[in-house]
Amino acid sequence: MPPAKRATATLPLRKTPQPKRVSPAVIDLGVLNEHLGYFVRRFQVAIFQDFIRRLSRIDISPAQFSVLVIIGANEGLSQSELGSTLGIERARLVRMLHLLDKRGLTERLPSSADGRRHALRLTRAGQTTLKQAKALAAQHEASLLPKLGPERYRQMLDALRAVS
Amino acid sequence: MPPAKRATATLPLRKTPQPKRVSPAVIDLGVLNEHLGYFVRRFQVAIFQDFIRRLSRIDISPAQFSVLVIIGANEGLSQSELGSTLGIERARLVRMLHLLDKRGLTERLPSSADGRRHALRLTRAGQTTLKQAKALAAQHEASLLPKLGPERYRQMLDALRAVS
DNA sequence: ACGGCATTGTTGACGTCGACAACAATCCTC
DNA sequence: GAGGATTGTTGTCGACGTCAACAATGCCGT
Repeated sequence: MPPAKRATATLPLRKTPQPKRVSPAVIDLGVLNEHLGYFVRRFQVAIFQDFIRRLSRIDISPAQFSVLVIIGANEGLSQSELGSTLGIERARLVRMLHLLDKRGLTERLPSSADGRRHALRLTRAGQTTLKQAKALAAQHEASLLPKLGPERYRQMLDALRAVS
Repeated sequence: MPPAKRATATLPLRKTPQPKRVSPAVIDLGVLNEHLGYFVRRFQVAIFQDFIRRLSRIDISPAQFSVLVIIGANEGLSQSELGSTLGIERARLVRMLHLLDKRGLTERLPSSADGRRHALRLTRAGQTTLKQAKALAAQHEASLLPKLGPERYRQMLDALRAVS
C-alpha cells in the first residue's frame, strides 16, 4: 500500500497540515508480531540495559555476574564445568577469568585430584563484590515486577525455568 | 559441599561405580534462579540458534530477517525510521543495507521529498527471498509451540507484546 | 608399564555486533 | 541567508562467539 498519497491539491493552504514528520505515522511490524523470538530479543536487551546501568557502579557485566554467582555457589568447580553450565566457551572463559583474577575477585587454585583442572574460588574481595552485586541485581529484578505485573512476572519466570 | 566422598573401599570391586565424571553432580545456579534476565537470555539464544539453523539455507540472519520484513511492510521508509523501530544503530544499518544491496535484495532510492533520506524498497529478488524466509521462519515458530506448550506460548507472546 | 585417546586450560585469529565520534549533504526555521 | 538539526556515511574501538591448534595431564585397554 503506497503511503496515502496526499489529496491532489484542492486546498493549496499549508503545504502539509502537520508536517513534523517526526514519527511518520506508525511503522508496521508485519509478521514480526507473530514471532516470539523478536519480542524475547527486545525484552532481553531491555533487561540487560537496566542491569548494566545498575551495576555500572561496581563494573560488573551480566556475564561476569553469572560467573561470580556460580563460583560462589560451587566453590572449587573447574572452568569447563563453569563454562558448560553457563553456555560460555572455554576460550572465552579463560579471558574473562583472567580479567577477574587481575581485579582480585577470583583465583584459580591447582586442583588437588586432577592436574589439568583449576579449582575456582572467590577471593575475599570477590565475596564482598558479589554481595554488592547481588544487592544491586535484586533491585534490578524488583524493578521488573511493576513493569510486567506480578502475575505475568511469575508466569514468565516459571515458564522459562520449565523450558530451560 | 565436597563431591560426595566415595565410600571407603569396603567393596574393592570396580574402583568407581559410574566413574564417568561427565557431569560431576549438579551445579547450583544460586541466585540466578531468581533472575528473569538469565532465563530470558538463555531462551533468546536457544531461539536464535534454531532460527539461524533453519534459515542458513538462504543465509538470512535474524536481524536481516527483521529488516526485510519491515521494509516489505513499509515500502519507502527511511533508514533512520527502520533503525529506530528495530533498535539498530544508524551506522550499523548502513553496513547491513550495503550488504543486502550487494546481494540484490534491497535498494535505496532517492527520496522524492527529502534529499537526505533514502526510500528503502525490496527488489523482486528481495520479495521472493522474503517469502522463503517467512516460510522457514514460520516453521521455526511452529517448532516453539510443542516445546513451550500452547498455553505458555500464548501467555508469553501476549505478555511480551504488552511490555514491549 | 606403555601407548593411544580424551580432557583441560590456553593462545591466536577471525567475523559480528553495539557504541561513539566525526563529517558532508540536506532540510528547517528565524 | 545563517544557524541548527537531521540523515546517511565512514572510521574506530571494545565485547563476544567461534574455531583451530597446542601442551600438559589424566584415563584406558592391551
